[in-house]
Amino acid sequence: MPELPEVEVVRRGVQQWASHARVTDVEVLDDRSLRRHAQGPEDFIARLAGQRLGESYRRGKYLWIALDEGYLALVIHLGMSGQVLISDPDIADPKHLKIRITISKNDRIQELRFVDQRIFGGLYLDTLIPAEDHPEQLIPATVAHIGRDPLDSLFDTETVFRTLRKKKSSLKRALLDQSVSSGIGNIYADEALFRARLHYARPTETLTRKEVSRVYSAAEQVMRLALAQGGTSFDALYVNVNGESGYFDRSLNVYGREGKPCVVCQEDGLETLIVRRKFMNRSSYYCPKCQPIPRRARW
DNA sequence: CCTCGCTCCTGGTCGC
DNA sequence: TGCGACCAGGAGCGAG
Repeated sequence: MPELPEVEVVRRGVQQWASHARVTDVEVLDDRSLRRHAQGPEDFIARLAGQRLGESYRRGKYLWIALDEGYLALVIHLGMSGQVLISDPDIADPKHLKIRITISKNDRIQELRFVDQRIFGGLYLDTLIPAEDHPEQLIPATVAHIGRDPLDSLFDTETVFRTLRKKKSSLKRALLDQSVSSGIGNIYADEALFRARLHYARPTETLTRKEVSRVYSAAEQVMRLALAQGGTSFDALYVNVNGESGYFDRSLNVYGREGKPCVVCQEDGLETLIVRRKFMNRSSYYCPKCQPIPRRARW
C-alpha cells in the first residue's frame, strides 16, 4: 500500500514527466475513480482537456498538479492500491486502468495512467486556495484541513504538542488523525511508536513535549529512510510512476513481525516477541518490553 | 465542537 | 475443488 514515501516518489516522477505538458485527451474508464468530483466525468473531461499542467505538489498522501489557468489543480490520491504510470500509448492497457490522461510534452505523446484495484483512491479537480498558516502557498480546498506532514519544512512539533495536550484521545489515534499531521498510516504509526518507545494507548493529554518530539522525529526518520531506498512497499500492487515496484520491508522493525524477536531487546541479549493486537479495528504491532502499556491507557 | 465507529472496495488466503 | 468468511486499510461522514 502506498505510504507517504511512495507518494513522494510518484510526485517526483509526475513532476519530471507530466509537469509543463499539455493535456490532449482525457478518458474516464471507471466513474468511481473520480473521487469527490461531484459534477461527473463529462465536467472533469471538459475542464481538463486542453489544459497545460504546472508544478506537482504533495501534502501527506495527497498529490496535486497545478493547472496553468484558473487556480485549479488535478488532485490525485492513491488510496490503498492506486498507481500512476507514465506510458507510451502503444503499451497495452494494464489491468484495473481507471483513467487515461494523454499528454504532450516536447512533441512527445505519453499517457498518465491511473490504475487502481480497490478504488480507495481517485482523481478530481479542485480550486486552489491560500494555506492558512502560510498564505503564499496554494493548496486544494479539499486538502486545506489536512495538517502538514513530518517531511514538510514548515512542520511544527510545538503546534502538534499543543494540539495533543488539548485532545482526549490515544497516541496512535492522533498519529493517524490527518488533521493533526498528515501522511502517517498504520505501518509508520507502529514504526514511529516503536522507535519512540511509546505505547499506542497512551492518552494524548499526558504526553510530554519530549515524547511528542520523539515520536514525530521517529516518523520523519523512518519515512526519510524509506524515501532514500525508493519507497516502502511489500505489496506488489504498488508501482511507481515509471512502473517499477519499490521494496523496503526489511527496514520495518515491528510492523508485520508478530511472534518474531524484538530487534532492540535482542541487542541486549533478551528475547522479547513482538505482539499483535486489534486496535481501532486495525492490527497494531508492538514490543511489550520496549513499549509497556501505560498505567492509564486509553483504548 | 469533539470523539469514534462505520463504510467504501477487491483479491488473496484459509478452513471446512 | 468450491464456497463463504475474513483480512488489508485511508479518510470522509455522521451518530452521540
